[in-house]
Amino acid sequence: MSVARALRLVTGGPERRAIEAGEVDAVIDPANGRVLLLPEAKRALSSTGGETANRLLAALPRQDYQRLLAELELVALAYGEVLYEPGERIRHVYFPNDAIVSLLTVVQDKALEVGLVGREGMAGIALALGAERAQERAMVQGTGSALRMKAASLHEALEHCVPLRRELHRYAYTKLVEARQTAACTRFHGVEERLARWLLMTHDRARADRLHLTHEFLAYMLGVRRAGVTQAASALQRRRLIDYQRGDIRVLDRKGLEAAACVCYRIVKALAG
Amino acid sequence: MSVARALRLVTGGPERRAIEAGEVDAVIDPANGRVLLLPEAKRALSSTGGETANRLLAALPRQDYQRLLAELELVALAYGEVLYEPGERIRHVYFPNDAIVSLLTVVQDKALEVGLVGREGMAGIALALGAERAQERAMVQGTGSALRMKAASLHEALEHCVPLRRELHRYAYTKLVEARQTAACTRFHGVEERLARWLLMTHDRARADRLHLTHEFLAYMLGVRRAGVTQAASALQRRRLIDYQRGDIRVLDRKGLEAAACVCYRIVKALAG
DNA sequence: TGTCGTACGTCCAGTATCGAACATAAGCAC
DNA sequence: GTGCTTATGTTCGATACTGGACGTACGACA
Repeated sequence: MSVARALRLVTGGPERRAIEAGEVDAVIDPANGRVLLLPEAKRALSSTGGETANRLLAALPRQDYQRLLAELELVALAYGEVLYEPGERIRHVYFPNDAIVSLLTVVQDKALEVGLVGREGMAGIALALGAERAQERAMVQGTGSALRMKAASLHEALEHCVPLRRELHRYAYTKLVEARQTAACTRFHGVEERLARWLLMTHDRARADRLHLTHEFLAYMLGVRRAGVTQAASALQRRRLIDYQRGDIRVLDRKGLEAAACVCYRIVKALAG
Repeated sequence: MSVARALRLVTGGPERRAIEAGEVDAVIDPANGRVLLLPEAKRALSSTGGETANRLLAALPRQDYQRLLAELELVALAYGEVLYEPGERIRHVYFPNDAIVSLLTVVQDKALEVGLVGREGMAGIALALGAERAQERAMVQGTGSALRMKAASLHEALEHCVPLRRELHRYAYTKLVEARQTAACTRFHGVEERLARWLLMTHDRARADRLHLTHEFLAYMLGVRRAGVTQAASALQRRRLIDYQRGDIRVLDRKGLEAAACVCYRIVKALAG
């Protein structure tokens, strides 16, 4: 599958169209998942003392978080949106609330997902390690909101805020382990096991049991043919672990899915929580 | 191939036997590759103002390096030695001079190399990111010397020495990119291309064109069967890019090998140097 | 000098995935 | 509703690798 085709597909989602049609100022409230206008959402964020669903930010001492808040901007991320391309300078980092971002290593016209970022993390970790350009494509895989911060602000914050530094470095380590496990997983495990793992990882970061994902998109993430995903997905459906139709996948049986996934799911989960 | 077999094989090397037979105090002088007794080598290291072949250390301001030197211990690493196992607490970090260390993600009874550490880096990077246990097996792949430091000393140094912190975080990022590229490479590229890449990466970190590596060891690194490596290696030999016999591989044509390797070699090299 | 362990060469049938099609069906625009 | 686009189902032969096996030959050591 060509990248162009994959991009065209994923950028055609209804949310994207809605936002491009003029509701650009709408974001999703991290607290309850409801759509808000941006000014409303910002008020909500600062009035509550700045509660956020992002766990990296939530783990900071309140005082540190309050100081960061001035630099954080609430944004809506739409399915298919590309935050970084390989080689591009990173302008912002993103702390997802309920958005989900996939990190893809692109080789020739193929890609493989090598990292997943949800409310537990941050997209743009390269900045915290002293790099300034992205090496991977970062693509929004689940529509939702995120708090973003300019690169310069992050650098500033990293200098002064020790807890943030500690959190981000620890998080970078989990991304390293995730990438290494993914390498081995991709080598040794079959499409069906890998698909189950992937669905679980996404499910962990999603608000609901219903995921908006086509077989073609999944094939792009897993680095396999679309037909291969159809085979694996219909096997999981026959086992009543999932249910799907036209780009909507529902997780029916989490325990069963965990049993169907390879050990890699558990290993990464144990470290990264 | 079982891990036990692979370990038995690699730990049978002549260097290992020599060291276990009583020449334990011998290390290889980072400056010229000659064998020295430990006390000699230590004197050499401190008398020259502490020149070292390790590039991470060499990149530090002289004053910082001099301070670190007190905590650094020169050790010999022998082919097949295992520095860390998954789940183990990291006691020391290692800055190789001419030793080479492979990082392997172990899954069931298979393994895949997901990182390579030579004079450009450090084994035990997890410590610099706030973790205390290894997630991968670290196995010495090329006999040589390294400077090692206790975990506690590294933490101490990281607090006070900003250049060291910066270097190590930047290095951690290159390891992240390396792991992610390896994931994609392993997925999309054939054994022959991957073998060529692997030989180049090792060659970059070795002192000589002659590498001590059996097909079985390579198979373990690449996560494929030994027979698969034999096929790929003999293809490269037919093309006069390498030459080998009984565990000794010689690089004959570096340019040719680069052409035979996949783009992944160039990509990682461009970032990590 | 002969023996034995190790390294490499090669073959087999079996499996997973590939690339490329073509077919069916669901939803959206008009 | 009609027609178009998109999503999924399914097939084909081709390829790359698997697990397992057996043979050959080098070289260290008794």
